[in-house]
Amino acid sequence: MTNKIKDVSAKAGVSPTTVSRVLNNSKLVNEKTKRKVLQVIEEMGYIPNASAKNLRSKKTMTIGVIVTDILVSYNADIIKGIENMANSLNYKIIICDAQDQKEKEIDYLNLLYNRTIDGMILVTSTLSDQEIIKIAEQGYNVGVIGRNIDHDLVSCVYNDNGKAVQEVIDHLVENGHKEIAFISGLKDAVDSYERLEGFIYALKRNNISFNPDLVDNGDFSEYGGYQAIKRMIAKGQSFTAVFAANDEMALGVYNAFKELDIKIPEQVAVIGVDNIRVCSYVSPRLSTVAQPKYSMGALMTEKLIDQMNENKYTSSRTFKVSSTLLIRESSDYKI
Amino acid sequence: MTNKIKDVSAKAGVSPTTVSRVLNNSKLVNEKTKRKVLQVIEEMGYIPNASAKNLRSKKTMTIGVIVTDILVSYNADIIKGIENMANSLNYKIIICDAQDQKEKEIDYLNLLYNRTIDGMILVTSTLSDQEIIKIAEQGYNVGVIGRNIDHDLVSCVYNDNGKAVQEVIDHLVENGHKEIAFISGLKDAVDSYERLEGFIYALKRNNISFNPDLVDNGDFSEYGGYQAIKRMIAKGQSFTAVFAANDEMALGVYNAFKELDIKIPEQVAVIGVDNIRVCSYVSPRLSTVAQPKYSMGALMTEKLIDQMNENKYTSSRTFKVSSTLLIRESSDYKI
DNA sequence: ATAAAAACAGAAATCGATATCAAATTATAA
DNA sequence: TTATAATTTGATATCGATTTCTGTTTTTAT
Repeated sequence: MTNKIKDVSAKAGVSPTTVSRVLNNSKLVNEKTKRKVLQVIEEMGYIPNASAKNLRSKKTMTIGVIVTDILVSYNADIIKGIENMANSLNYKIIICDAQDQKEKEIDYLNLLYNRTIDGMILVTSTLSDQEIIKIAEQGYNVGVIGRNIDHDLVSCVYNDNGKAVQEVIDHLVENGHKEIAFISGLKDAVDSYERLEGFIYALKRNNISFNPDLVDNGDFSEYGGYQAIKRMIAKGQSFTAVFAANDEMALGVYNAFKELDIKIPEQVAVIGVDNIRVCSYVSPRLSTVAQPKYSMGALMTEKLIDQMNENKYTSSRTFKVSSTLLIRESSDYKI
Repeated sequence: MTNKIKDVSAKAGVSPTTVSRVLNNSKLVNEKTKRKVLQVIEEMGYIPNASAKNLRSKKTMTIGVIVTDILVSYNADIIKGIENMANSLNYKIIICDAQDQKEKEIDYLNLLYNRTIDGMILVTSTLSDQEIIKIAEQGYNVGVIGRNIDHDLVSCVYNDNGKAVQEVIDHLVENGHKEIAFISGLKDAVDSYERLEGFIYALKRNNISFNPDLVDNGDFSEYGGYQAIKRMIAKGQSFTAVFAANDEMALGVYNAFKELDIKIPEQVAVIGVDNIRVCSYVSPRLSTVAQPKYSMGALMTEKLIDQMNENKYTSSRTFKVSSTLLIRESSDYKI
């Protein structure tokens, strides 16, 4: 039988209340009493039961994190940032791998409703803005990474996609490219849309007219990127650079060009987004847009916990972080 | 104010006990009553409070997972296996990133002691066998992945390192290699030791005498592997194949050879362990030993949960899984 | 028709902590 | 030396479910 607070209080000759106070660093207890109690706690090896504490205090010091897939390196980096920040603030995290199923994602939200967790972080969620807002409006603490939802109750940490795309296009144009293909991700992903918009805008800024035939969809997968290139070539489109909305697709692009015996970067430049590990190991090394994933996770966590504890007054709950263009061999060539 | 079980029972005209029975699928409730209660629950959108349930039932349906580093792909794969299996058995997982600090690892064990979790899975833990056994003997449920601890109370899922190493050496010998260098991981890691032992044994089986100068330590990191090769070459050792105890070090080996302008696999064969993603993207593609990481995580989880619920009688609690040698370009060459 | 067994339902205790409120003690001020 | 304030302590209610134990009703067997 493990010790309970009563056992401690009995042995220390004080009330459970006092023991509780000592445990929680209340200043409403005399220094001498405190020492005595601490000594007894030490002696008995007493450890307070978390469930009892959670029930009474209506907090679990736990936050949930829903990701589409733990293995996607973008998610893993973010999770690491979340975990480390949470840990440093004495929080724990429950990981929910939605396995790309919206249904599972919705299932996991139950952790919020049944008070297993104090708040939930959604990483590139498949839920709609409206769905997320509804959760927040019911009084639950939600944060979203990778998207900007315009609502007072939803904390967001997202990327300045526009600026990143701008940089990419400027860089390509600077290297002499005028026909730039764009491989977007899933049609309905917010990121895809934003990047496409940014793409069009960036072209305009460089006085290049937008050609819709140079845009295709690669659903964020390696094979999807491969297929997209194949389709464009089949349609007879010509281009000297490819900007893929993520690195996975860019790798698929590599495969396609290898098959077609088209040289990167001499004949075509390729740039991806995410800076996954493989980028630096493929040949030629892949230029990419790096997002501060770890920091995004950490920042989101910090802000969400602030929000949960209403610690600080924050006028805004959305935070835009910026990306960095990493120019590597795959695009570092003037045509 | 959210609804409590009392609210439901009042509205349904039954006792809280009955509602609880319905919630927990007890057969001690009449079909008609059950339907009525379910309807009220539905109407009120009642969701039982997890903390209360945990406290009373002395279970949290949560297991903890301590890893040295979430980002290491070996760990990430295992975590995915754990999460998915846990989820399918209605368990949740709390992820603990020990950031390679033993101190943190010990800290996280508190989740076990304060009953935040029902069991803990240690992935390549830095704790000693004795330390782990002690935890188990105190009545806590612990499982270990990547190591075999000989104790009734500790569940283990580990790799048949000996067999894997054997296969690697056989493969190399078959390709004409006689001077094989071995780069081990951290000196005190169990895996390293086992692999080294297996290495020596495998050489003997192939009638090759063991040369201690062809063994060096690379501490599992890319740069460590690089340094190890540099040291061997500096010492004037000659060899035609390198077996690194993990892929990271093998990548370092690649760097060293590139620098020295030594061709893989023509002049030297290289084989790693882990099958990280990069293996298939480097040039030449890296041969490696693949462990069924996802399955190991899933298996461990299944067994640990069995153990926690004393569901099944299991004569043994240790499970040895076997690896597969993936022969790729880096070693697929007869000298 | 009656005894025994099975099925169903609820009252009250309980899990183990914290919160609330009231009281006792000590310190300070007038 | 009181009156008052500040400090310290504890009794008790409470968080919200499940468990235990008891009682009632229904079914089955004889």
